[in-house]
Order: sequence, then structure tokens, then C-alpha cells
Amino acid sequence: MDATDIKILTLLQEDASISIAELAQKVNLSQTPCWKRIQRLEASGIIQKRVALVDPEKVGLGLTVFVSIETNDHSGSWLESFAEFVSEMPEVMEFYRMAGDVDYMLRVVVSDMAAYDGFYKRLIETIPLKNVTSRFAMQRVKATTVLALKASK
Amino acid sequence: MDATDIKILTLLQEDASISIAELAQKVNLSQTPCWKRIQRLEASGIIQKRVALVDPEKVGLGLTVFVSIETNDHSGSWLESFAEFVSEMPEVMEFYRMAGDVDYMLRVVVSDMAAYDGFYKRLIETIPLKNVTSRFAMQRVKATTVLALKASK
DNA sequence: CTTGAAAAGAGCGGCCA
DNA sequence: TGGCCGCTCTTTTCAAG
Repeated sequence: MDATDIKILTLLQEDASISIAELAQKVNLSQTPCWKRIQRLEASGIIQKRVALVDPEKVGLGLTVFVSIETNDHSGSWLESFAEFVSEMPEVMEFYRMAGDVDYMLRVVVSDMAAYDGFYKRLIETIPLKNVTSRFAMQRVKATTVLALKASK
Repeated sequence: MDATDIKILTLLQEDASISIAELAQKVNLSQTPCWKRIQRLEASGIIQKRVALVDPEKVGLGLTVFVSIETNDHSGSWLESFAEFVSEMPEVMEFYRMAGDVDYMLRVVVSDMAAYDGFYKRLIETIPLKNVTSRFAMQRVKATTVLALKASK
């Protein structure tokens, strides 16, 4: 992955609706090799997919909550079913297994407190958890899907 | 925004490379009205933009860190410059002002511990902060940009 | 990698119901 | 609104330098 690939990725991460002609021009290539690079990046999975980003506020999903979870039971099969259950909750945008004091970390997006309460009840009713801490966002200062890329390999 | 718009948004959130013809078929419309709905959704800002999602692991950005920040100084101008400084750090993917014990919450993506250490030093050297807690992710179980939409208005 | 070009396909817009 | 039917532009492939 050379500097040109990084340029292409950076531009496509910011706007994937750009035409190949314009993209090629911005990275100082003609269409054909530019197109081939994109194909390669897609085939290798570096570009996972192209998606439309929806404004959460405009569709009534204005409440973001970070949820820290501590668990008791740590058996392998329990963890697996826990992971699957949480993954399937549509309000969960991100779900990480953590190192340290917190076992899991979620970012949850809902319409309002009432909706979060519903989510919370579903979460704790279905699964026995040692501790669940909810932290509520007042303001989204920055949210991006653009990774800062550096040359490698 | 009716049920058809929601279908369109859901499909485009999952895959924006789909053609209008195929999309129209999936929502039981012909191309023109389907296309017009997409235009309307884009003009109104409900669809913010179309982007390419890059696999962080494949570009050597395998370390995700959640950073909780408590601040001392709460003067308006200080907060503004803090927000701007943090927003401009490319490692910061998400940045929220919070309610409660934690003042700010970041999700930071870097290549490894050394890179995180560099980020951390830049953060605390530049700005006086009361408390900064870093929590490290071991495993990304789920990460999506797809909002779960419900009918409204 | 470049240019050029051509076939296939998709986006876009008018017009009618 | 939604649907039919073109026109236009892009994407995609190919050949040759």
C-alpha cells in the first residue's frame, strides 16, 4: 500500500460518491490504473464496503449512551451467548470486550431516555451482570469514520 | 418519512454501492420515484454522505481506546479551544461531551501502544486536565454505522 | 502507467397517469 | 405521488504505446 493508495483511501473515506475521473485527477493518475487500484483495495478487503451515513438527529435518534459492563460469570459459552445477544440489539452501534476494570463497553444510540430505559431493562433482565454503568452524551463534538492512514508494507 | 423511505435508508446504510434499479426493486418501486426519494433524503441532510469504510485491522490500526476525561477549568472559551484541539487530532474517531462524573469521552484508534502513548502525551501536555482514564479494547465484537430506524412524522 | 475508444450500464429528467 | 421511456454521463473493458 503506497502513498497513492493512501490518497485514494482517504478521499473515498470522505466521499465515496466521487467519480473515478475526478478521483484519478486528484491522485495524478489516469482512470484505468486508478480504477484498478480501487478494485484491488476492495478485493483485499481494505475497503470493506460503501455505505450511506444517516444523520442520527434528523431521524430522531439524538441520545448516545456509553455503557460500561462488568460481568460475573466468565465461562466461554456464557460469554459467547452474551456477545451474540448484545450484538443483535439494534441500538448497539459499538460493542468491545475490554481489558481492565470494565469487561465490556457499548455505544448505544436511542431516541430518548424512555427508549434507553427500555433498552436497559432488556439488557439486564435477560443477562445477569455484576455492574452496568450508563454515561450519557450531551453533545456530539466529533464523529468520523475516516481512519488516519500512514504508509505501511 | 414513511416506511418506504426507511427501507431505502436501511438498505443504503448497509450497502451504498447498490444500483437504483436494484434498490427500486427491493422496495417495490420503479426507478424514478425511488431516485427522487433518494434525492430528497440527500437534500434534506438525512443522508449525510456516502463513504467507503476501511478495515482498521488491515491498515494496521488495531488498537481502540476509550478515554474518559475530567476537566478543571470550565470557562466557555477554554472549552471551545479544548474541543477544537481534540477534534483536530486524527486519532480521535468520536468525541462527546458528557453528563455526570465524566466530562468528555473519546474513542481513539491507533496502531499500537507506542502510538497511543504518543497520542496521550500530546493530549495531556497541551491541555491541563484533572483526570484522564484510558480503557483498552481487546476485541471489537460489533461496530456498525447502521442506525435502527423507526417511522416518524 | 498512459491514451483513446467503445460497449454496457447507470443516473437523470421530461412527460403522462 | 408513481411509472414509462429516452438522453446523457460514468463505469468498465480493451488495445496499443
